[in-house]
Order: sequence, then C-alpha cells, then structure tokens
Amino acid sequence: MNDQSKKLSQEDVQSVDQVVRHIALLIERGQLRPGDRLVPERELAEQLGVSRPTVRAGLHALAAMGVTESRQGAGTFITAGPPRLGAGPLSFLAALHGFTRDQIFEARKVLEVGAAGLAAERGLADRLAPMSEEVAGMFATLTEPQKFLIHDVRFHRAIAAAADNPVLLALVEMISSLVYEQRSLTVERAHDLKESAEMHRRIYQAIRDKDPQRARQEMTAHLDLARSAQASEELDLPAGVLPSRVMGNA
Amino acid sequence: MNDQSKKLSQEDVQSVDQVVRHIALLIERGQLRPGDRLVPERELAEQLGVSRPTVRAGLHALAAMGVTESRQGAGTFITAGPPRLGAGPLSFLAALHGFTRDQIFEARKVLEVGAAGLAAERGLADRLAPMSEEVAGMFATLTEPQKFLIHDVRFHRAIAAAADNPVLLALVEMISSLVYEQRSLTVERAHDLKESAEMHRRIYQAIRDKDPQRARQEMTAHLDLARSAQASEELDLPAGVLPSRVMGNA
DNA sequence: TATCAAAATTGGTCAATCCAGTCTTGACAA
DNA sequence: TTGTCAAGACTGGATTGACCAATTTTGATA
Repeated sequence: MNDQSKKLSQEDVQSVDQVVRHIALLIERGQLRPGDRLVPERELAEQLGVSRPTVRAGLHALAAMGVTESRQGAGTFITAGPPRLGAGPLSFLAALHGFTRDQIFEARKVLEVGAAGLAAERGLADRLAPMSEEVAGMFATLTEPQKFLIHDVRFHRAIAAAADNPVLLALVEMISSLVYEQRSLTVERAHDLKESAEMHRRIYQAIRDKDPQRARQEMTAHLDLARSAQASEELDLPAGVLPSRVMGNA
Repeated sequence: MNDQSKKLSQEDVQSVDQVVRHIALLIERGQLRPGDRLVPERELAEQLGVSRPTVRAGLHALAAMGVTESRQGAGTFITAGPPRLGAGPLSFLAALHGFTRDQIFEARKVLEVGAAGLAAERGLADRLAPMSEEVAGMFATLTEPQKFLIHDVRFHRAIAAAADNPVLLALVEMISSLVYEQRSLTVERAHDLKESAEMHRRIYQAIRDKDPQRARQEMTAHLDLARSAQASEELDLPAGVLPSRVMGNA
C-alpha cells in the first residue's frame, strides 16, 4: 500500500460520520460536557471543511442518540440532566420485530427485580420520598387510569434511581417508556387499580425496610400480576389498535 | 381553537421529524419490514413536500437509531438481521457521565445473571452449541488476549440468545459492546485467562444441566472476579488512556 | 447466449440563499 | 442613574439546484 492509496483510504470517511466523530472526540476529551453549547453550525462546517447540510445531518444523528439538543436561534447543546437513553431505538426495534407483551415483561422482571433488590440493599434515605410520593399519587388517582399510569411508571423509575446505578436507571427508563406507550392504550380498561397500588406500596415498604429478598419477591409478584392484568385489558380491543403504537421521542 | 389555528399547529411539525415519523408510520403499519428498501430520497422528498437535505437528515437520524442503512448507489434499507440496539447511545452516555467500571459490572450482573437463569430454565438444545464453541475458542486463545476477549464477549451474548428473549438480548448486546470497548484497552495485561475460561465453562455446564440456580451463582461469581481482574489490569496504565475510549458504531 | 461497457439510478455532498426564533445591544424615557 | 424595549446580530431550520460516486440495469456486441 503506497502513500497515495493510504491517503485516499483515510479521506474515505463519510463526511457525516466525520461530524459525529468530531463531537464524540470532544466529549471524550472532556472539552464538551453536559449542558455545553456547541460551536454554531456554520463555524463547525468551516472547521471540518464540510457543508452545512452535512453538519446538520450529523447533528440530527447525534440528537437521535440523545446526545445533543438544538434550539432554533439559541444553539445546539449537549444534553443535560440525568443520564438517559431515549425510547426511540427500542420502540423501533419493538415495531420491527414484534416484541410480545410477555417478552417485555420478562425483560422487565430481570431489570426491575434486580433494581429493587439493589435499592433495598443500598437503603439510601433520600431516595425513599420520591418512591413514596408516587405510591401516594397512585392511591389518589384510582379513578383516573391515565394519571395512575404516570405515577406507576414514575414509581418504577424511582426504584431504579434508588438502586443508585445510572446504567441500570437508563435501561429501566428506556424499557419503561416502551411499557408506557403500550399500556396507555389499554389502561382505560383496567380494573383493580387499588390492588395494583397496594402491591406497589408493599414493594416500597420492603425497600424502606432494607429487605432485599422481600423487595425482589414483591416486585416479581407485582410484575407477574401486571402482566396478566394487561393481557386481560387487551382482550376485547378494537382490532388494529394494538399492533405496536410505536414512537416515543424519535 | 378554530380550523385555521388547528391547521397551523399541525403544520408546525419540524420537517426532519416529519420524515422520521413517516418512516415510523410505515413500519407500524407493516408496510416496511426488515430488509425492505425505502423509496429513493428524491421521491421521498417529493412525497413529503420537503427538500432532499431534510430527508437525508431524517434518514441519518434513523440510521443513528439503527433503523435504516444506506448504501450508495443501491438505496436505503430497513436494517435486517436480529434485533439489535447499537452501542452508540450507551457509549455517549458513558463518556458524558463518566460511568465507572463498577457501575457497568453491577448492571451486567443484573442483566446477565438473569439471562443465565432464564437460559438454564429454557434449556433450549439448539442454543448449547454456540455457547460451547465460544468456550472452546477461549481455551484455544489463552495466549492471545484480544482474540480471547472476542470469544468472551460472544459467549455472554450467546447466553442472552439462549435466554430466548430478544429484548434481553438487545440490552445485553448493547452493554457488552461497551464492555468490549473498555476491556480491549487493558486485556493485554490480563493474566489468569485460563481461570476465566474455566469459569465460563462452569456457567455453560450449569445451563446445559438446566440448573438455573447454579447458572446464576456461577455467573455472579464470574462477574465479580472479572470485575476485580479488570481493576487490576487498569492499575499501572499510562495516564490518559482510560478515560472512556468511546464510540462503538456511531 | 454470454460478456461487458454505456446509461440510468441512487446515495453523498456542496454552494448560496432565505426564513424564523433567540439573544444582545443601545437609545430613550422615567 | 436606571429600567424598558425595539432594532439588529446571531443561530438553527429549510430550500433549490447542481455535481460527484457507487451500484444497478440495460443493451449492444462478440
């Protein structure tokens, strides 16, 4: 391989990838941190020697991965806030490959039973209130399924937060978004929301009591019951409604 | 809200989002399945009434989420093959928020101990060979750390595949990509690869024997040991090498 | 009928231009 | 001196039209 062909192969990188890699490099070096503003698109285009539409395509790719956010007139920023994986990729995957309700619940059991156990082991005092508040919210919205569901999902995320592991939290949030999308279509048909709220309360109490084994048991029982409950909600549903209402934040 | 303002608010969707939503809709309806070819960019632009650069930005966003793949001259296709979440989003998250090795291993324990347990419960005969072959590959490459690592990662993915849950598999693949990126930087310093291979073999045997409890125990023990092993590999490392070598398939 | 080169197709990129929000600046009034 | 707000600069959002490069298709030729 002579110098010329080597040079060519190096220049062979696609321009859009070059934009993504450039931002990735700045992040790796710590020169770009959450909340930071990127240089303007026009400037970035000049720096990298590519056109603005190319830069924009790259920024859209980064935005799709949840790395950046753009505000017209203000600029493009590295996503701030807690570590978060968007629901988009998993939603598309679910729509494309037809994930079943049972498969999703099985994955939830692995993730959330583990998270509940860790949360109980940790026993971080300042993580209790957020969980308890969502339980209270559930009891307060027993007659409003949609609002109940929101508290339900937030309770599960609060548990993952109490597990104090950002990786686990990101995974739980991703899958809980998927659950929310599915469930919000059928939750109106739910009954026994009171029983559901009480199960959540028992999970909370186990975590509060720092009893990992009980926390895992209660979470397992809850998810098993929730699975069959959702199954019954889906029974008499107008055809064509269910087949994966997708798209979270894509 | 009158008709006019309603109309305006509907047209207010950003053009790029419109492209993504359009493809998402086609996927939801089943009109676009894995492996299918999309209509050409020019045609898509005309159909949606947007410009081609806008279409391209949308397609890049979809590609970043692993939904589509474009081949110059051939067309743009819905990603085929097994359900897969790219490593990109998690890698960026890790780089931005500085996930620690221990946090990643803890998340792995939740996911992979669960997967190993499920794999043992299922006991699918046709999933045994792929696992066993990777174990053999490890024993065959005890003196070649980089090759050993590849078999290592593939073994863990094979377990997730044996759990027969595509959601779990996608999550395990995503995090194992992250592990691979990190580990490949330090694996040259590894010793006791033989002990590692033997632990993997014991995990395999437990799954083969359909003993979920033992499978979970062995996986837990393996990950705990692997964590401390990797920690020691990172001890005397040239400064600046570690701080998150990111980027998987972004 | 088989081969292969030309043409059509399709993704990859650039250039220049305009629109639409946001932020900054400075003049004016209280 | 200080507060207010309008004009202008800045920045992302999008379009048009053009050209390049890789692939696929087509059709003429052997």
